Amino acid sequence: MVLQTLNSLGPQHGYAIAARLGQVSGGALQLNMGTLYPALMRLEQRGLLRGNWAITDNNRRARFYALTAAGRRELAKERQAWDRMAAIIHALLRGEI
Amino acid sequence: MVLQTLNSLGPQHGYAIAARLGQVSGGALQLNMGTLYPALMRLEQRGLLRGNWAITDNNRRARFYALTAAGRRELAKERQAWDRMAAIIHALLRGEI
DNA sequence: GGTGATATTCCGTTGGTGTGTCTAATAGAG
DNA sequence: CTCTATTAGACACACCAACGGAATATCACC
Repeated sequence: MVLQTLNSLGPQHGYAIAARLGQVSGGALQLNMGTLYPALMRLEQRGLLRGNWAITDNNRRARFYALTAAGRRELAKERQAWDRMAAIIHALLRGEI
Repeated sequence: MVLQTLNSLGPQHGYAIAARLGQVSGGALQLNMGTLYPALMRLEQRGLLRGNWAITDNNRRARFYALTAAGRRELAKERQAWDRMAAIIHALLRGEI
């Protein structure tokens, strides 16, 4: 979800990612800080994001994360994996399998 | 997934639940034993399942778990929750929101 | 100087992973 | 017929990953 948000919006800082995800999901995807920031660090560690300090439009320092090429590839893979798994679970819950 | 399996098939023992889930998902849902058995105990603890020792058709002792009424209600709730969440994530990954 | 935006860190809890072990039943070798 | 190997089935345990919640730090702005 983080990768997808950055893919849609371009580079964003953590606070904005959380706000965006909460907003577009009507509150269903509320990342709390203790979940989001370690996740961002793991993603950067894996080379899927790159973070840079910069100044926001309201003139505050914030760490902006951008997708790397590997991050875009990973996002595509995750999308596929999600689609496969969601289809299976959906069918299972419908009793179709 | 465990609740749904018991709902479809009636009372089953853990080994059969795992085999069934692995089979209907083409291997995508492989519960390993250290995941499944604690999960069954938690579900029983919460009153969603009831377990009884019985003899299988190949004459071995096994613990058969059956859905309780509360288990059926929980399954319905989980199905709804899944549908809502899956729709949101699907739309998110498509960039539709 | 208080408030809000943004980041970081800590710690407790939950739950999965992997592996090992126990028991009973059956199949197969001799 | 007896001994052994294998399988089905359940469970225990130690380790690890990730989440939740909250505290804290910094800085800009009104």
